Formats: sequence, C-alpha cells, structure tokens
Amino acid sequence: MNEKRVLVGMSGGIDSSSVCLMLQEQGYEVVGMTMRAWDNGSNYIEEARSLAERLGIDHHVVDVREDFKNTVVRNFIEEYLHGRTPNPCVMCNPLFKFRILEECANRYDCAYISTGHYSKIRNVDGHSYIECGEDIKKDQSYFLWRVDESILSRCIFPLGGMTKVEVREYLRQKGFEAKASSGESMEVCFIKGDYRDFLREQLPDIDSRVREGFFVSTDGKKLGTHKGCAYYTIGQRKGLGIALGEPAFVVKINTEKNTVMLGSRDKLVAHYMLVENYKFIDEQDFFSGNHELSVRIRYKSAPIPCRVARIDDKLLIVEFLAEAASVTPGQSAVFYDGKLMLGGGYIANQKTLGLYLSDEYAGKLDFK
RNA sequence: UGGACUAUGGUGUAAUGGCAGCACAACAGGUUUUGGUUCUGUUUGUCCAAGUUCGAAUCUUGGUAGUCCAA
Repeated sequence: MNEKRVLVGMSGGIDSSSVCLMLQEQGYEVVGMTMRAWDNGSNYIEEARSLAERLGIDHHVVDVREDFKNTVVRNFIEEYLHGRTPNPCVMCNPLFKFRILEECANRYDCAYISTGHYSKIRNVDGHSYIECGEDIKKDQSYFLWRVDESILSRCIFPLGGMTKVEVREYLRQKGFEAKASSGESMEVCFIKGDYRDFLREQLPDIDSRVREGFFVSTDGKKLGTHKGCAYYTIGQRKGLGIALGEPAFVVKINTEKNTVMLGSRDKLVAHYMLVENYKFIDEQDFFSGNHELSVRIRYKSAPIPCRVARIDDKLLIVEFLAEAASVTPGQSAVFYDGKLMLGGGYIANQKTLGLYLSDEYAGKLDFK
C-alpha cells in the first residue's frame, strides 16, 4: 500500500472538499470517491466531480443504489413497521460508506482513508478508537459505532479539531468562496422531508400493513385514534392531533395490540434500558470496570453517566446514573469514557426489562 | 313528552354589563448527518333570532341542540 496516497470520500459539500485541500497541502496524493447511494435531487456527484477536476485529482463514482435500497432503505422501512425507530446512518456507515471506502482504497493503492467527519482517531493500548470532535454538540461519533476497527486504523479525519466556522474560513482563504458559503447539507440522504411521506412512497400497499388503532393512556383508557404504529416514535409530541389540555408524548408503541400509549413528560423518564447486538472496540476492556462510562441514547445529546452489566453475548442492561428520557427502541446506544467512544449497540424492546430487574435475576448482574 | 341545567376556536376551559384570555391541538419558520425533543411566530371562537343598554359571551323572551331528574 502506498503510504503517500489517501482516498477521500467526497460528498461535494464543504467538509469533504476542505479535506481534499488539506490533505493535498500536506503532501498526500489524493484520490476522490463519491458513493451514489440514492438520487435525491441534489447534484452532489457533479459537485464532487468538478471539485476533483479543479484540484487535479482522480475521481471515482461508485453506484450502489440497488444494493443500498435493498438493505439500508428496506431495513429502515421494516423497523418502522415493527414500531421501532431506525438510525439509517448507523447502518450505512459500516455496510456502505466505509466498506466502499476501504474497497476503493485497496483498489487504488491508498494506504489511508479520509472523510469530513468531525471526529478524531486515537490510539489506546494498540487499538484505534474514535474520539469526539471538539464540539460535543457537533460530534458525529454517534453514527460510527459499528465501523470496524480495521478500517478506523486507516482513517484520517482532518476536521476533528476544527469547527464548522473554521472550515468555512479555510475554504474561503483558499479561494473557494462559493463553496465556503454554500448551504449546510449536501449530504447524501434518502429521507427528504417527512419520513412518513417516504414510507408511503416506498410502500404502495402501506395501508394494508399499517392500520389505525387506539391511543391509550398510561392507565389503559382509550384517548382517541392513531394513524398506525409506524407513524410514531417514542417521545414524540407533535402530530398526535389529540388535545388533552397538557402536552402528551408517545410513551410506548405496541404493535401487537396496535396501540400507541400517551403520557405526560415525566412518563418518559427511564432508569434502566436493554441494549442488544452490541459491539465494542475492545470488549474485554469495556467490561473491565476501568471506565467512567456514559451513554448517548440519541444523536446530539450529552452522554448520560451510567453503569453496564452483561446479560449474555447479545444483551446488555444499562443503569442510568442521571436522568434519561425517551429510551427509543431501534436507536443506538453509544458508550463513551469521556470523549473516547468505546462502542455501542441498539436499544432493544424494553418489555423484558422487568425480568432482569427482578430479585432473583438482579443479584446475578454485575454492574460496572 | 313535567321539571332542572348547559351552550365560548379543532378540544378543554376563563372572563358576573366595559378591549373575549389560557392550555392543548393545528400551521409556519429556526435548529439538524435518523426519528423525536426544543425554540420562535401565526391562524381559528361567544348556537340562532329578537329585545333591554352608551355598551351584551354575560340581562330578558323565543327557538334549536345536548345533559340530568321525573318511570
């Protein structure tokens, strides 16, 4: 592998464009790659291509539309139909974005892989970890917990120590005025507008799979009619179309009974949660008890201090040590020690939580 | 078909003769690499008809509709 060559994932936007420039300045031979996953009406491929031309770098487009639709998009739809709330980006990163980057890096003889993520790579005890970017609110490590360490070890994230403002300023100084002041999101993303419209578009027979049912209160009373479980998510307040005099939030979704439970804000607070299909950079180390653990249960929220016990190879139980609200099955739970991202898992259905907290079971759990 | 009570935005309510207000919902915008949360802003109402009054959601009469008690 050529140590002077780096493959950059180019989305045509501000961030990846800056990355190309920076790496060139640092003396790398840059090769550009743009993944064509979904045609969303924006001209991101052209943007990337013309930038590559201007910088004099090779540029490749990899068309994965068919495959992407059959995996990420299909999974996205299925999750909603099961009353869960998916994180497509979490799936796309390991299965598409970073996989394709790795394949292309190998094909074009690039030792390194780079993207415009605002995160850092940090080596600890021989392992490559992701560390949050400087601004915890802007950090994207949440979406990267499933990316394999073998790929992370080849990654360079030039923007990890920068802010968006600095990146824009940098581009401006380099003479890319138009790009620097362009809009925020050039991101390739298949959800445009409301995801409910997307579901209806992609699933013409949706009315046979998603049916109206009852809104119920936490004490089991019928409150009204909902449009179908797939159209709601835990913690949701807007769009319920029901007036109770005080704000109502979606507390629980039961696809078997086809009911959506509503309750006041305080009903969303949880003290424990179950997490499944977890993956850690160094699993043994994670469970060693040597970490000050915290967990993010959604993008862009402060990590919550917690303790964790392993139930089995697939399942964890997490005890929150500070207030946690709206634990949402299907979303990711991502674990940190300070800024170091240790790994993550998917928030599971919390139905069996009671079992693991019962007296007979609780004694066997070893919270770290 | 005797009596009592009620009628205010999409929903629930406040205003005892003096600018119809609040909460929720709805809509729009900001924020945003998922969904949700959050923030800002906006729209919408006195059941109908007549009367008293400088002035009526409010008082009077009639109508209509609903609830309750009367079997």
